[in-house]
Amino acid sequence: MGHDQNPSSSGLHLVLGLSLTTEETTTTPPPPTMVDDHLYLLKPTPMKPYFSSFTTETEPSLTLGLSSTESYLNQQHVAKNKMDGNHKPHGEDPVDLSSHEASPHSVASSFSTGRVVKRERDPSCEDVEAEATERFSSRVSDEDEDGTNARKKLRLTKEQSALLEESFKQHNTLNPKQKQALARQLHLRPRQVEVWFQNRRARTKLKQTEVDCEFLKKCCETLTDENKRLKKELQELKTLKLAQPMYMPMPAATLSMCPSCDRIGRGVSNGGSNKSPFSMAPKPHFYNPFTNYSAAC
DNA sequence: ACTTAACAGCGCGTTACCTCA
DNA sequence: TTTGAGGTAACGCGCTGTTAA
Repeated sequence: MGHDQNPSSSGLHLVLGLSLTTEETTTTPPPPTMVDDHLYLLKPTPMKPYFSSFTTETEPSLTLGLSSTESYLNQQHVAKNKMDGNHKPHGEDPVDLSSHEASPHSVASSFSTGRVVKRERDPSCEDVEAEATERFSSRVSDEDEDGTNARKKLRLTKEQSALLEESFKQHNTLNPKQKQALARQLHLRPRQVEVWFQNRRARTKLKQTEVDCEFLKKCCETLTDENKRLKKELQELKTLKLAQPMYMPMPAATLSMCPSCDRIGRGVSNGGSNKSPFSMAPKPHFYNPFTNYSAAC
């Protein structure tokens, strides 16, 4: 599973089946409690709303506050509404990430944890917008205004999960542009997209590890059985040798040992031209448990 | 050319929240 | 209604590669 980093696949071909109508924005936002099975309890934070414009939809102005948690949850709230069809066009979104770009450092400075303060890299970079948003959203812990950590858990909607999965199939890592685009499309923070991909890669690896483990177990069982069989065969040979002292000894390595066809000492002698109870392999034929059975079988 | 600090991105282990049986 | 297990979003840390001073 190599990383698909070729330029031809750098663009996302993802479509969300959502209607972006402004009239739907008049839907009254649910109270900050359990909205449905995708949004969870919002810790009551009556003070310092992060974006005052959240409740005044016609006022796109921003008011910076300290409650990152509420900001985050408001984003989820809006995201949820959007995924359900209750959303505005991009520019009118009161918590649209682009709205933060005017002063990302101001926003970032309101967080007390995380590696927030980042050095400006390349101002001429074409992806300054993404960089700014990324700085805002990356490595930021959710904290209440009182400084206590209040981790809230987002539940991605089916649409969001499907889109992320689809994107993951195309490339299991994202460059900043792809991350930004996906985040916009999903109405998530780039950090959330990044985390999702990290966890997804981890799950993929874990799953593969489990598969490998099962495979190795089977190999171990096969080898154990083979070992038993060979020991038994060796015992039989020794017995045979004792019974027939004049029997010509034969190097064990010259015996074919493929367990898939179980032809050792059999089959060939039945109707075959070889009168010996054992066949003489032209060259040693060892069974490799990590590959398929030999084509010779 | 070399060093070093700052940073981004990732993997990994873990925590915490949430759902469901 | 409670509870424990499982799933997973999010976090923290360390490592590595890149970039600029």
